[in-house]
Amino acid sequence: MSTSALPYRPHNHDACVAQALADARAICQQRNARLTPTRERVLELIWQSHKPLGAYDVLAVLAEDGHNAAPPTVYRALDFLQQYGLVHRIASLNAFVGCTHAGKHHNGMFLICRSCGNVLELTAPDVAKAVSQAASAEAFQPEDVMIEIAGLCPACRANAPHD
Amino acid sequence: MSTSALPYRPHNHDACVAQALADARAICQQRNARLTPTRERVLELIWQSHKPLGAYDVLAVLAEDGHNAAPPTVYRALDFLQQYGLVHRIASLNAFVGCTHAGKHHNGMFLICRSCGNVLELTAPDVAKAVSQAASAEAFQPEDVMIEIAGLCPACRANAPHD
DNA sequence: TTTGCAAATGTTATAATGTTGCAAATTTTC
DNA sequence: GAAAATTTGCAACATTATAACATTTGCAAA
Repeated sequence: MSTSALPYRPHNHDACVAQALADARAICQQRNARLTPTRERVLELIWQSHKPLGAYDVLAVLAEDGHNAAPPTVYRALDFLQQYGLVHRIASLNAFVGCTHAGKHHNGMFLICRSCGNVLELTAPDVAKAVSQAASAEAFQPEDVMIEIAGLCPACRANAPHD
Repeated sequence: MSTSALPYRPHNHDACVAQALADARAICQQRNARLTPTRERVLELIWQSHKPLGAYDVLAVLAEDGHNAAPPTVYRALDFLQQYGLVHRIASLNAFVGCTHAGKHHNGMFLICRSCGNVLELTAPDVAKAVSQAASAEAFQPEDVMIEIAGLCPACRANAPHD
């Protein structure tokens, strides 16, 4: 299996979500973190979407669930999930995606299609290395690396080659 | 002169702002863009700060100027300045910095000190190349590359080495 | 088993950031 | 100088995020 994620290749979405949840449970158990029902539900929603989901999108679905949640509930769940590397925040979209390399406490690189909205998370060692070297050259100590690339995914490029 | 910007090395700040404004005027003239008083003032404020400045920070200073501006005034000016490569938006901070490589329509890489708040803009060809290759490998067509690295700058590292 | 504490959640309000839409003024072009 | 296009003013509103404080829950020590 490749390190790359979902949008481009077809896959069994339910199974993929179930797998992500199972991984999350394992990770939390191992690290003595409580994946409470709300947190798990938020993670599930984010995975089900597969496109970046805003905090208020999550909130809206929780409301449909009958869960009478307020913004802090969602933001707290998201903070927790980020802390344990289960979701990533896409700063350029103010939105969240499920992490496809959960439990590694890494910084991914995101390919964001401006047409279909899908996001692909990559681990690119060459990029990480180049970034780290560039920072070192300035005596800067990196802690959190955000790389977000907006553009066109292969599918959308094929559909609209002349954009 | 190095390609790197301001925070780390001492410099004559007034001269540096004046230079940025002069460059901006030249770039706009050359491209038939109108660097109106409001736009120029916003650019000046952003340069004077040298730390990322939020739209509402700009708005507050304009208010002190006696300029009775509303948010759209500032956002429009910022859009214009971004469009002509005169400022960059730092997505992870919701804030703006003066571009130190104005007029190139490039995507910089930003080193953001979480302690002092200073931002250093770099042009790192190796990083750009690695990113571009990683995207190509996924058949993704990049259009806008955002690289923001939070961490500790050399000065703050020296002051608090054990964070 | 209860008591005590820390973690998690609920609740209300509010702050911070960003946009839409339309009218008025200004600048450019013809 | 009139028409067209760009820029600005302005009011309202939309979206995203946090503060502050009360309450509940899970878990462990007495």
